[in-house]
Amino acid sequence: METVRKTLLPLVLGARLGRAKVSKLALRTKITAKQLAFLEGAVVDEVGRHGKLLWVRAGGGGLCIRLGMTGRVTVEAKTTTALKHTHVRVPLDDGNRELRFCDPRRFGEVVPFVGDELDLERARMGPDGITIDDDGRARVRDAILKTGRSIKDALLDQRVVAGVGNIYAAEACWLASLSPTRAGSSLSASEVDALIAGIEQTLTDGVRNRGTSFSDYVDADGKRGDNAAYLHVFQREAEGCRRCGAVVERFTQGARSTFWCPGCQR
DNA sequence: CCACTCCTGCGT
DNA sequence: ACGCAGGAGTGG
Repeated sequence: METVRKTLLPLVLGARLGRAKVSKLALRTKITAKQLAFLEGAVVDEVGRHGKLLWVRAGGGGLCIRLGMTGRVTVEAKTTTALKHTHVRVPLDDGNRELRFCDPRRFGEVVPFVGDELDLERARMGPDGITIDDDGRARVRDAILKTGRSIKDALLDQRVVAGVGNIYAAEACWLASLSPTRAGSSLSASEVDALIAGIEQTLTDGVRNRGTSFSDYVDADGKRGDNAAYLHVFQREAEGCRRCGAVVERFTQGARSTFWCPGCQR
């Protein structure tokens, strides 16, 4: 999402928004074009992100965007054919370009916000994993140490730390040499510090490689990320661990796939 | 903690 | 035909 934010920023900052069009098919949160009418004529003054939440601010409010599993936010010439499943389109400037939100599975959302609604949304999330500071690290450390849940489940909880999904949760555990099934409360001080360092490392690596594309993910220019090639365990079942050579395994945890190396993750 | 929901698409 | 998919929530 940070790569989407970075690429979207120069494309929309200072642009004047037009009248949005919204498809009839409901996204995670149902919206209408009427609810986006207040954006018409407003100029974009911020493109921000906290965890996996992206926002485009304009006219004293803006749009909150979540990609879900298959969402993509792009800026394209209005003359180019929109992909199937493009659910929201917002004209930019004189209407030659538009901001598009495409999402086949519709687990993502585009939601308008006004006033302090964005702040309330952000307050429900833990510290952002990339921009985290010492205070944030202390909060994440406390949250992990006091939970009986597995560390993988804790990392997926956006109230603990914002921005870690299924890929980066597995990667953070690997970087910390910790089994994803370990209870948060079982970690030593040095282990929890290693886990937090792992979170920061894996997210930073992901941004450096412009995101992890398996199928749908692209940035605002429509370009795929290169990070999939640099992952240590995710989607590497039956392959050799890049650290110890043992065979990477996959199992189901909290209804989702977890990849890990039983050779070096304890 | 688990099962299951919302959806479409792709690979086997 | 079936299993699985980068998210997030609900209800038990």
